Amino acid sequence: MSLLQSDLSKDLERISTNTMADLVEIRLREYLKKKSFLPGDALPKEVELAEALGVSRNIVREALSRLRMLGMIESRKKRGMVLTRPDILGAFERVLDPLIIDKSTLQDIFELRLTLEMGMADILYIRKTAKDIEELEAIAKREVKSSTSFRIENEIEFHGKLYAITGNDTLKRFQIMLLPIFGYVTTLEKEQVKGKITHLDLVDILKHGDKEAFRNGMREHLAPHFDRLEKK
Amino acid sequence: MSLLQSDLSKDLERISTNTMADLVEIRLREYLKKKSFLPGDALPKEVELAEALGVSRNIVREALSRLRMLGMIESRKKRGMVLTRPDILGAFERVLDPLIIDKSTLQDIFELRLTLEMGMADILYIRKTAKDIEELEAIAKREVKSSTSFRIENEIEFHGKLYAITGNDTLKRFQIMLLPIFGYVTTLEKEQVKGKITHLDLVDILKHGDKEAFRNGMREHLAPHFDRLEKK
DNA sequence: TTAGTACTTATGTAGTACATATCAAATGTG
DNA sequence: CACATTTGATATGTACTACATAAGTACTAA
Repeated sequence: MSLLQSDLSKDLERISTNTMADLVEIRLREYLKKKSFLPGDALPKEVELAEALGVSRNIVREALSRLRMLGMIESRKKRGMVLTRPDILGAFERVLDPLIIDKSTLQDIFELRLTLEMGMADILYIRKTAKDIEELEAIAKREVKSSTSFRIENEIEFHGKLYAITGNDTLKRFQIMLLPIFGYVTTLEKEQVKGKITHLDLVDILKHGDKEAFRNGMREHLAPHFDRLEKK
Repeated sequence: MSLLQSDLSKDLERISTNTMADLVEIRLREYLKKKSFLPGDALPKEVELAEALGVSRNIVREALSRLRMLGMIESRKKRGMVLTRPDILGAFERVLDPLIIDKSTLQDIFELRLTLEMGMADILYIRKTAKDIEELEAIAKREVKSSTSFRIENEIEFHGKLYAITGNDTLKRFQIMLLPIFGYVTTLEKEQVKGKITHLDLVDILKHGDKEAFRNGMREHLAPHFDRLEKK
């Protein structure tokens, strides 16, 4: 119900609240796209943009400030503004805060994580190297010895290493981004949930088993989480 | 070399280029977090914020403009600004443009998609309903009849429906967001690549097969893409 | 040629003024 | 007394001006 209401209000805003800064932001995006600027290219000056668009410099600055935040442009004192390679996840990270995100989204994101880890087997097997496995094993072994108070850190370290092995930067950063949420969900659990398959088992599968075996192993490892999903 | 240089300059900026708007943005974030505002709560007025922070209203507005773009706050003429449920993916969408994203990130995101679709089997089997399968089958059948020129649309429709079945809004919106890239990568392909498993086959598995069968089926369906990965 | 200085310029910040939409109270009418 | 209308107050949206600051650029002197 609240979902419907929020959707409605969102739709209503779409038409009404078109602030100038929004429009200018869009126009600037189109401009950058059309002109197919290359990273490092200089943009027109703020005053020129303001004149061309017929708005005050303030407005232009608001729009530029947004693009700057997203990492799409950088600006230096005299040199003007230059287009940079946009930082895709940079913006994403900023909104992602367990304290601000509502509970259902939190749940969504947790499921996203499960999906990613279930699906990474193939790429993992394409990219993994002997050195990777070695490092992963070291992490898993360290974990057995250390006390239980560090289990979240270990958990993060192990799964983080898996993301790293994929060699996919975006994926890896995605995981880093999800860390706070990862921790948050873990603390929600009354007691430590453990699958039958441990981290060491997973390492062993990576060493001697095939993709299918790894997928099944990961499924078992994450089983407690999936069980919780099914109960809902 | 140029990479090193850009890294260096980035590090150097980290300390130097702390514009006031950046600082205010951070401060506002902390403020919102600390006060643990609930969605719908009203924020202090712009002038008050400006006075409290000791900066001009312009700066405050720049920072607020960013948060507004990210969907963290909404502001109406007289009522003031209110904290809203942040639109996690809204910001993300804005940076995500195939024309601006560099090629390696594009590749990363494509792999992200493969990972997601390989990993969604479990959640799919938890959430799927008879109605879902029915609709999915309708899509797959329609596709067989229609001409090949619509294959991208069909592809998107079918896989989109899969995301929808997961019941995970974030996941679904994620897919919508990836659509342009989806299309972009597809057009890169010289000729239509087809796995041995068709969409109809997948529907059949969803009807009568188990999770493992579906995972394997999806793997086969996406096989041409994975093959391309292995060749790299 | 090179080092150093002064000038120019574009962004960063501050402050003022007014437009506009909206809430709220006051007023008028049945 | 209740309800509709008007009026005023207020917070955001936009514009404009002014100056600070950093960073190129050109010019001068050793």
